[in-house]
Amino acid sequence: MKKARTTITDIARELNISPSTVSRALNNHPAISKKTRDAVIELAKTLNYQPNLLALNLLRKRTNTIGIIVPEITSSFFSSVINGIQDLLSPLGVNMMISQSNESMEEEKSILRSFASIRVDGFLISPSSETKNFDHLKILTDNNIPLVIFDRDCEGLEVDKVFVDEYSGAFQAVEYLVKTGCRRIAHIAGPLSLSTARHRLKAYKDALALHHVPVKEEYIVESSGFTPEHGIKPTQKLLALPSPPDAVFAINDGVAIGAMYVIKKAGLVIPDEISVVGFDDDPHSCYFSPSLSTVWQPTYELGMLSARILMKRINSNNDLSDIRVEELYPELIVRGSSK
Amino acid sequence: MKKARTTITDIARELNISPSTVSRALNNHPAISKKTRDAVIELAKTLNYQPNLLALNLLRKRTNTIGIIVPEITSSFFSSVINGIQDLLSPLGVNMMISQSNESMEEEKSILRSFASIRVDGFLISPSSETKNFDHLKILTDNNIPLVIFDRDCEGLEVDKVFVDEYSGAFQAVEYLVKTGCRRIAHIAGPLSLSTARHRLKAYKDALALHHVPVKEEYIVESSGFTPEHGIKPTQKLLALPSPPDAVFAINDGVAIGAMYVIKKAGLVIPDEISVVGFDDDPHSCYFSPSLSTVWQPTYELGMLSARILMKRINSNNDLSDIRVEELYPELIVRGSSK
DNA sequence: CTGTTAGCGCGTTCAC
DNA sequence: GTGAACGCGCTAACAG
Repeated sequence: MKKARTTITDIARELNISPSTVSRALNNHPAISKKTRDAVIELAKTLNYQPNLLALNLLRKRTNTIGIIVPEITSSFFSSVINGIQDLLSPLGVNMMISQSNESMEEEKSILRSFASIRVDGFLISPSSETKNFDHLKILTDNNIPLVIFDRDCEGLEVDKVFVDEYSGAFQAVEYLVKTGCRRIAHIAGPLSLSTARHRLKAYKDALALHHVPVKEEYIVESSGFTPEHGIKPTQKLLALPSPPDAVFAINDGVAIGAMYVIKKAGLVIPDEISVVGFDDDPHSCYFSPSLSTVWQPTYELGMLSARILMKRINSNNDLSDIRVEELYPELIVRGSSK
Repeated sequence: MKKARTTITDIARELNISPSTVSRALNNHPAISKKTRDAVIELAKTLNYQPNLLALNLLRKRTNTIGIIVPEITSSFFSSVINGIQDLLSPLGVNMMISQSNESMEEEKSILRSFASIRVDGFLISPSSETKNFDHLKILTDNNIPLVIFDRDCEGLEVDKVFVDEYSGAFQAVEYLVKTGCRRIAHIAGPLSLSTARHRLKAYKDALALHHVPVKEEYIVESSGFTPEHGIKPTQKLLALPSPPDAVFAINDGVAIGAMYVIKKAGLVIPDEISVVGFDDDPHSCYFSPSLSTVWQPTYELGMLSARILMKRINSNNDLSDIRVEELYPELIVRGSSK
């Protein structure tokens, strides 16, 4: 049989005092006698009293919990962002509910509904790659529920947003490849439904154009995901070209690792015959041989900043007069997989 | 200004009916006229009514939320376990609160307290490496709050537990190294405060003993963590030995990757001069050169099973008559880093 | 210093 | 078919 958790009423009954007195004693209310306070606190400890936040939250209309929805938790990118979020929230006593949409808009909506019912104080969302319609997010703002979008954009939705300047990162990478003498630079793009993938593709084209390197469509292939497996086929396709590339700029490190694998299998030498550059600076990347050149993103800061903005929004009663769009800066890291 | 979320009272007032009627209409109570039901449902939709689960949970004494505490979320091991957990809970409509202890017992306790106050229905915990005293976990069982321990043991604590048979996995790995001709087999152990690390170390010694290979203390070094960085120094120490090892069995893939890095830098050829075997089957492992031999663990199943047991416990009113200790089986995967 | 009352939002009696 | 009253656990306002 389940014995009920102890409540202030329990300890009030035991001590023959009123629940409010117990409440006051427990909350260090000034007007309370030392004796009763001590008695209450001691009994609370022996009975292992834990305040029921459900009741308190119902009263306060605030849960001190924020909801986080990410496409996936497994990637080093998002788990590092979550680290940043937790390190900001923890000292503030704010809890996180985390859920993954698995890149599905339906799951995203369902998680959203569930979190909203739980009355989280606000949302931190990086939309799924399927999410092209933002009605469900719009509902949040319509109901005055604070929301911060991070990493992936929802174009047209007017809320706080925190991004990494993908364009700059990709531009740095491609420009660097050009400057090291590469002329047949290929790009393995990510799913183009993602704003991040589109920005990187655009930067790729712009950087080539700026340096008068012709953009060839056959050098642009799209991967359907972010793991090494997703890099295999696109790379095979590139190597099979009549004039194969002398450099590959991949959407992320995962795909780049798959690309390196195929390239080495084909007997080509990296970086002598072909350079490879990734994106994200996955913690493993520097241990590959050759070590992977990449674009580092301030993931931890991204999490921290997003959480900080959300908390500010929550504490300011969600005054929407000053929507913030912040941009963080990535940095090219040159390692062994490029000249 | 924050406009309050709509409640059943709001829509009752609007329709000139009582809140109970609204409640019934929303919950498909049979005894309700179709007209009022339709009216209620429509107004609820336009007003974007979301039931307040705080109130409901307070009433039901159940939150449909479970608390998960892991040492870190960044590792492929734990994030894959979390995947398994979510895939079991999601279809059941159960939410997860996730938090990381960062291998600190103090953080673990504080998270625990916070989750308990939120009244999660149960806990899924993999204790921090610092956690040697289990009083805080004991309190949960004393208060009849369901708890399942997974991956890392809390010896002496009588609750449901789900493990991987580490001993078997490590034994397979070491025995295989012996059989492929290695005689100077080193082990980079993990923090020995961890049951998992101790089991693997014991299996290492037992496997050597069984095959009459002498166990030498200088071949056993302890790493303080699980990333490639943590593998660097221990490996340097091993290579500096008068008679360096011809095989390294590392506590996990992260450390093994660091070891491979040092070994290759030293000009040694893997696996001809020295074999390397890891543990965990990190998704990146097969893309290294040489690809890393490792011990695969059923992480996803570990998560699923732990969650399933917890849910059963919760739904059975936490009847503690039949504590379960389950063990899942790991599997050696031979790749290029060993003969 | 302490007790009483009320209400947060909801579902569930028990009436009518 | 529907409404009124009650209580989940807690704090704040109002009395004493």
